[in-house]
Amino acid sequence: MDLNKQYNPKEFETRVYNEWLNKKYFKANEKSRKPAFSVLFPPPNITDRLHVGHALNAVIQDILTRFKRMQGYETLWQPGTDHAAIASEAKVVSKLAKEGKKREDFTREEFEAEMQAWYNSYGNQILNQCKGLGVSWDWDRIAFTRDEPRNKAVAEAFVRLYNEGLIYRGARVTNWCPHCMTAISDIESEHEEQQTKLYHIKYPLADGAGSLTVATTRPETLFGDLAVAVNPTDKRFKSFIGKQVLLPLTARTIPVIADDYVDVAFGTGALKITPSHDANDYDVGARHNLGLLNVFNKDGTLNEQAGKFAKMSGTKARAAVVAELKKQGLLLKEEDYTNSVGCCWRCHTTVESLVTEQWFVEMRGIAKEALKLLDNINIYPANQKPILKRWIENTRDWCISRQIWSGHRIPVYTCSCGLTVASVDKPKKCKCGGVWVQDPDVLDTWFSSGLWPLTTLGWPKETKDLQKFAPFDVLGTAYDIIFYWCARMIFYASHFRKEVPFKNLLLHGLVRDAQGRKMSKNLGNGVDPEKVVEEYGADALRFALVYGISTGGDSCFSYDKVLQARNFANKLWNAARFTIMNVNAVTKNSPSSKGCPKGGVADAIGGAKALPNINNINLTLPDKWILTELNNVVKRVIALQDKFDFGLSLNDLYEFTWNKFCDYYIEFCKPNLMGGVSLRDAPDTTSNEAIPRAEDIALNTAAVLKYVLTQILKLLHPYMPFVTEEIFSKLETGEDSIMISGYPTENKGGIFNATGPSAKMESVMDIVRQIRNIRAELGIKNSVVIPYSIFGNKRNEATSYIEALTNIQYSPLRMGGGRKADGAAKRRSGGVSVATSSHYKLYLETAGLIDTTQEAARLKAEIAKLTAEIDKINGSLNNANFKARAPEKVIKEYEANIAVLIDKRTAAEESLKKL
RNA sequence: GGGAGCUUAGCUCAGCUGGUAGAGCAUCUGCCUUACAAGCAGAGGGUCACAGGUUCGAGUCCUGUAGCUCCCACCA
Repeated sequence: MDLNKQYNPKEFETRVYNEWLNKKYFKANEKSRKPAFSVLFPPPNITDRLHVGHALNAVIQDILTRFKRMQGYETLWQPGTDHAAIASEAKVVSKLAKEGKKREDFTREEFEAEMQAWYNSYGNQILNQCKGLGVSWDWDRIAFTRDEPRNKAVAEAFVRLYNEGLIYRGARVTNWCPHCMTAISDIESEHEEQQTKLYHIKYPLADGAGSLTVATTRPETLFGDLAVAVNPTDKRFKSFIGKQVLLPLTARTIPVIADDYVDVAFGTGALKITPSHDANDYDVGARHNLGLLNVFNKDGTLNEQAGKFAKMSGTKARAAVVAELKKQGLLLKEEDYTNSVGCCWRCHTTVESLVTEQWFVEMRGIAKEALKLLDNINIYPANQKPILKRWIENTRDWCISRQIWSGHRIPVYTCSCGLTVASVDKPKKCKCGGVWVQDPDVLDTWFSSGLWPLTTLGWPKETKDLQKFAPFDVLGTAYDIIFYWCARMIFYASHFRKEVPFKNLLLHGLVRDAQGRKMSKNLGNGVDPEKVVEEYGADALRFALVYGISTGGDSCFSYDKVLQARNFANKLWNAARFTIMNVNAVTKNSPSSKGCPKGGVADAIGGAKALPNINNINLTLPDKWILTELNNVVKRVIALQDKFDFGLSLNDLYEFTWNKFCDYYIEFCKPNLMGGVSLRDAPDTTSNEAIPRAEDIALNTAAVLKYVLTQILKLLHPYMPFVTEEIFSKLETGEDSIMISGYPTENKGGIFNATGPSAKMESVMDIVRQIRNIRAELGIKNSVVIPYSIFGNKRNEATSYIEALTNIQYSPLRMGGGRKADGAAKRRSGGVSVATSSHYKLYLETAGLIDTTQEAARLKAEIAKLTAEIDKINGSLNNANFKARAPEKVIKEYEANIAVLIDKRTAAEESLKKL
């Protein structure tokens, strides 16, 4: 079965995915005896289609899941989506606005239906986008934060906390978003630096005996002032304490009070106290029984307390108030000031501090429980842990009620008789016979997503799923929601199950555009993963997202990388073509017209031969080398993946596949497969090793080729699942799917750790590079045969290698052929160029083939380069301290290296002389 | 006001416990050579932000400086 010449992912990705689904390879069995490995997918907010940042998240987890599945774990990758209360409601509201409708035009039930339609549409799009990426989710377990089991569990969590006294309702200063028209929690209010002014305003004493000056950034709130506070130790204001001042622009007087909170050094030392619109002022007001006075409407405009300024927006009112104060001579000074202003993290509207009735979770005790268990979680990268810890230590009560319609309705019911209960289901008739009314507010979206690790496994029931898969082995998410989400999951799991929600928290970076900018709707630089998959294939996108990233670091998405990835897939594809054609040629006598010409060794074998066992065959030098290199890469890749360092691991695999397997091993295979002279490990004619027959070598080479390719496919499968599966299916391995085939393991056997042959191979490769370099620099065409001679203390071995490299049709040197010189005596004749290794020298008799001035220039440049390197090493070697203190191993290495360099320089100098 | 991170080739970034600087893209030179032109071979290009220090040896460890980025924070 041949492969097409070009890699074309469209031909197989969908088919391969459907096969995986049909064969139920993604299913997690909670009754399995195999050790469990569970990964929790952060449910994407159903606000819009996913971008490549989500794709990175999914890909990382798919890599991990596939890796562990192949290693024999019972893997669960738990998928789902999140209703994202405020954010998706805002989306629907703006969609309705485009149709000329408002939320108020709908009943709550009708609006819920609109929301449901949105969830259905975008939810499906999101799932399809993920499917296209190749996610190995257990699709039977798809969950939604607002499906029935989750609704029940969320209500249950609320009721339990309520009954434990950990949820309370009260009037507090909370962050109010005038655009979303709801309270938001502290972390949903983002701080943003703004250039503002600090206004100095005169508050005259009511008794006419002078005035106080207060400094404020928010003059428009003065209508809510209930006092002016000074520090009790501040001598300047001692006499003012207890007096009344006239509140500008109003007919009210307010007292001057003393409170430690006031900073003597800041502003004027006198602070206006507005308890309803500042959390600090609220505390001061509470200490002095000032009461509350709200001056804002819920849409952020001033209310009737502001007199003629009522109904103005905050910014308008500020300008108007300042102008009026100026007119009245009460504005003494304006100075520039940089202030950090709270903004709604969803809509970026400036947040207003308002006193409203809200529901809160009391966090102190829960945070303590979480801190106790925090050490049971490994965080990658580790430097995020103290940050998370500090946040948990300082967490304050959590405002969980929202004045919107979408989300989990707060499960608290109040009867007309005044009785209030929290209940998962609507309570049965009250004793008084009255009517239950449910609280109109909904829960913060993070209240339900924080429960995700529990609810997806069946909590509050103690299910088999929980027993098998909780806590999750890994939660992977972008670092930007560590407090919003990760911390909350830790709180809940600690409180409800006395356990961490996950053992490893894997934080990855954000995906930026090619210029390093954050992807955003405004810039229009967002990338839809489905589009990339459509054009280049899922494997290419996956590769491009992961290649070269470091744990926790941001990365840039660029089509350059996607192209590199697609090209790599094509390279792999063609390496597989080569392998399959040649394996078929020797085993089935089916040489194709390209790659396995008639008359080659395949024909001689006559086909139908089985490939020999890899452990027990005559291996040539390149075979031993590639097997050792493969083993090294397996070792490194497993170690890196166990640390979740997929970026480096993929780098390693790329390098091995392209630069070692394709560039060298396949090239060195060709002579073997064509029946040419092979590179044996012990080619010295004095060796006792029996010389294998050409057809045995061809069979052995095919066996190694197939083995190494198979291992590469397995190693790459987690990263590029589609192309590896497609190729694997054509390799006739006898296994159904690469997905469930065993992951490579480190091999301790001799042939996989043969450092001797590897060193020899390196030196052969060095010669190959040098000869190619000489050809390229001097413009000797590949078709031109270069006569050569060899001498050195391992002349025979060297001769054999060089012959193998040059004297055959499919030479890795791309040389047309070579001629062995008669012996050392003749080596100095004519103009020569030289390639050396530590054991032998190869003279290319280039007289007549090259321009001698050009060659002289080349040699001079090379000598200069070598001299610089030699001097550098000599600098160390001639240093007595270095000799005395550097480890023996390093000294030996330096000495060996300098010997080779000096050899090379001597040879180059000789050649130069002889020109 | 606290804290974290970044600064390496023209661009985007790797570089694990200190041992003679790497990749992809871009540039230049040759090649349609029988797996692959989505390819092959070769080349050029870096006082690793700056200044000190530790060390036989520093991109790597320490200190400081500058620039950029991010997070946290209830001083008007």
